[in-house]
This record gives sequence, C-alpha cells and structure tokens, in this order.
Amino acid sequence: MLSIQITTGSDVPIFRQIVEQVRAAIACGKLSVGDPLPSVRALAAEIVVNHNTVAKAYAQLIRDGIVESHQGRGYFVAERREIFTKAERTRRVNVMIQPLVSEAALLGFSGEEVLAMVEKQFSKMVASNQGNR
Amino acid sequence: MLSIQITTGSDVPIFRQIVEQVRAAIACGKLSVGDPLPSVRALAAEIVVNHNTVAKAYAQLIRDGIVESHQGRGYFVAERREIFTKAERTRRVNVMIQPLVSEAALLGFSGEEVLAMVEKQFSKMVASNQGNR
Amino acid sequence: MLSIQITTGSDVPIFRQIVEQVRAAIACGKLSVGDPLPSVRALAAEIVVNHNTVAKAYAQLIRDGIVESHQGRGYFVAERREIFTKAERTRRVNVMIQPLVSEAALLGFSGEEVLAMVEKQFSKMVASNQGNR
Amino acid sequence: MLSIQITTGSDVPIFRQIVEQVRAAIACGKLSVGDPLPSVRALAAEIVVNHNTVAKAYAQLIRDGIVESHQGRGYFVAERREIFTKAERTRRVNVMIQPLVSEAALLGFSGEEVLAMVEKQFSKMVASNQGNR
DNA sequence: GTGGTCTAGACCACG
DNA sequence: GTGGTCTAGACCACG
Repeated sequence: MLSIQITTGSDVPIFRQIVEQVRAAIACGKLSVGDPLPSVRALAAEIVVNHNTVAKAYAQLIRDGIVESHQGRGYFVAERREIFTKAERTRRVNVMIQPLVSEAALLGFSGEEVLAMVEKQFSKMVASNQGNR
Repeated sequence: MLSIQITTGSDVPIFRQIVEQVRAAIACGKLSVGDPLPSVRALAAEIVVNHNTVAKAYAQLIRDGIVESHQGRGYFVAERREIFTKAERTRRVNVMIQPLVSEAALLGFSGEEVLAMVEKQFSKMVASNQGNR
Repeated sequence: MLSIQITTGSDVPIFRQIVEQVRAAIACGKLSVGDPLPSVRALAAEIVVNHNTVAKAYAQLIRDGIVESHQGRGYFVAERREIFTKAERTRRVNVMIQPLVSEAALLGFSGEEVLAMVEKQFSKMVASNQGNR
Repeated sequence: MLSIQITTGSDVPIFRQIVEQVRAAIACGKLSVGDPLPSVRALAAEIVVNHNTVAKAYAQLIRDGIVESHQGRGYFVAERREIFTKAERTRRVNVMIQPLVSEAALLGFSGEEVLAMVEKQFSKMVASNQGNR
C-alpha cells in the first residue's frame, strides 16, 4: 500500500512532494509496472489536500513518462522509458550545480567541504527512502 | 567586461539569473574587489529587461555583502567580509544542495556521478580564476 | 493586531517604515514566533500603498532572517536564529548609531542626553514586552 | 582658515559633509558670528566638488538658520537662534533611536551594550572635531 | 548620468 | 486567496 507523507511548512510544494514520493516508490520497487496508483480523490482524502493538488502531481508524473492514465480506470505505473537524453539530464543538473559552486566559494567553503555536504544529503535521502519500504 | 546572458521563459527568475551570474563572475575572479558593475540602466538596456529587475538583483547582492552601492556613482564589488555565522553559511549551502540532490536522483544520477560533476565545476571555477589573474 | 502607521512625505521610505514597525513589533513581543503577518495585499490595501512596496518590506525582513514566507500561506515570524557574525552585528548597529549621533549633535544634544533617551526607549520596549506576555 | 575634508566613497553625501563641518567649525568656535564663509566657487575649487554641491550645502545652512547670505557679498555666520523647539528636536532624535533599539535588540544586544556603543561614537566624533581645530 | 522609490497593473504558481 | 515576478513609467536625490 502506497503511503505518502506530506510536510506542510516545508519549502517543497505539496504536489512536488507527491511526485517525488511516487517516483521513490517506483524506484525502490514498492510499485511495479502496471500497478495502479490510488485514485486522485482517494489519495487527496487520505493525505488531506486539495484534489487539484493530487491531480497536478499525477499530471506531472504523466509528463515525466512514468505513469499512464487509462481513461475511466485510473492511473498506472508505466513501462519504463527514458524521456531525456543523457546530455539533457546532465545539463539540467549542471544548471543547479553552477550557482551552488559560486555561492559556496563566496561563503568560504572549499571544494572538499561542499562535496562532503552533497554526499551527506545524498545519504540522508537514500536513508529516508529506505524508511518508506 | 561582464557579460550577462538571460534566458527568458526559464523557471529561474530573471533577477536571480543576474544575481547568479554576477556571483559567478566574482567567485571566479572575472570581477575583483573595487571593480564597478554595469550601471543599473545600462545593464537593463543591454539585456532588455526593466531597470527595476536589475535593481532588485543588485539589492540582493548588497544584502549578501558582496557588492556595495555608492550613491550617484554606481555599484562596486565589495571588500570580502564574513557576515554570516558558520551555521548560517552551512544552512545556505544546504538549501541549494537539497533540491540538487533530489533533482539529480529523479533524473537517475547516482551520488558518485553528482559528486564528480560538482568537483568538475569547482575545478573549472578555480581554473578560470587563474586565467584572470 | 498589528497596526502599521505610514507617514507619506517623510524622508524615510515607506517600505522602510514598514520594516521598522514590524521589527519593533517583534522586538517588543507584540508579534511572537509563528505569528502570521498581515498578507501583502491586505496590508497594502489597509495602509494604501502598492502591494510591491509591502512585498519589498517583507523581502527585507526575510533577508534579515526574522520572518519566513510559506508559498500560498503567507508570512510568519521566524524562529530566532543567529545568522550574522558578531562583527557584522556590531557593524549594523554602528551604521545606525553614526547618523543618530551626528544628527543629535547638530540639534544641540549632549552625549548624556542622547544616552538617556536611548535608555528610555530600551526600557519602553522591555515594558511593552512584559505587557504582551 | 576653514578647512573642509571630503570623503568620497562614504555613505554620507558630500553636501552633508560640508554642512556638518561648517556646523562643527561654528560649534567649536573656529568660526564666529559675522565671519564670512568661503565663496561657493572658491570652496568648490578647493575641495574639488561641483559648485552646485557647495551651494546646496550653504542653502541647507541657511535653512537651518545658522548662516546668512548677503546678496552680492557672500555668506556669513548668522546670529545664533533656535529654529526648532525642544519638543521637535527631541522628536527628531527619538525617530532615529526607535529603529536602532529594535534592531539592536533583535541582533541580540543588551541595552548596556548599545549605550556603550553610542557613547563610543560620541567620543569619536568629539575627538575628530578637536582634530579640526 | 548615477541610484532609490513608488505606482498601476499584469500574469504566474500553489492550493 | 496566498505570494512571486515583471514591465512601463514617473519622480526624486546626488553631483
């Protein structure tokens, strides 16, 4: 059973929290290809958010190509396919790394310190994903 | 000569693109302490945005303590001084790392790959710093 | 209920008057951690200024780390955290003391008189703080 | 001979630096009632600023009632007279003290610390005035 | 010609 | 209904 945890008061919009948790559930095998997602209204009721918010998250997942909608039957985990080229994915990450590097340097951090911080947050994320299993 | 490239239609606001590019220019040594920034109106004309947008970006840089304004004369790269506590500086870097890590994971990158990309951009910044000396 | 009084035609910009009054309200305990600030548009309507002017004031308060914004929900008084180094905090206070001392001297006040006035306002703030507890 | 020292790159506008130094010269007895001030153009040439800037400073001194212009003859130190009531002068100083007190409190300074800082800047100002004699 | 502030009004994101 | 961003344009201060 898919369980979604919402943190209001976070900087991350609710719809994005839903997207990320569904993706994490698929990535870690909790949801497999062809599995149904909870209906928009059921999930909205369960996590107590506006159903438009859930619909928006599902729309995003469809745009990302990892969920499919079958008219009248609901949403299902889609066959895995790559939608972005490697170059495009690399570009998107680098766009976020560049300001991080400038900011960290101006704040007086060394490259090693930043690498350590990145590694730490990666581990933290993995740990919290495990917690969802 | 500082050249700013603006991407309209990006999800990164224009004023933030300006802030990031000025910061990058200072971090990598393209701009040094005491150097003037382009005037608000001149830069606004050059990149074809409203002058208020440039002023907003410059105000942000002032708050971060890396630029100074002298009434009637313009903006200049400020003497470096530590204005934030260690905890605040760490917090600020982590605020930028968190979405990076999350986005990279969604795009299918491993922690190692991201670390390598961060390291690479750090080296690039240092290298261009040398080139400008 | 936070009430802001604006003096137009003063040499103090409107946005700064807002900043100062919100700061005073927080400093003296009229507003506590977690309390919501009036919404940008509501305050703008109440004091009859443009919403951008209120937004600018609130942005300033965020940069100073004493207020937080939660997308779609509004602005709230932030948990107190030290974001500035001792040197920076001292510098900021001195930046405010310098014109005060200069102006007071021009108006014919002695150092003792100014000290007495500063002390009085400090007591007043503490007193109203107690009143609000 | 009246000597004015201008610091460009300060936050204090040049015209205000002139005003303050003329006032200081009068306050400390270097200039007495009836003494002539340097002509606008002579002073402008000496301190290398635009003559409009000097004219503006002199206009301010006239508004403040401490200098008089005698058409065609120049500017002279006026008979001392009070232009602001005590209440008004007090009000003006308090307007500057109030934000100082809030800001200092939010930055974590005690009343004693602020008083010490105010006293220090007062002494510094007096010392620099003596230096002008 | 520099920066600083403000308004009126628009359009977007989130929910 | 919240906040966030941007434009067009105005008017002021300083020099």
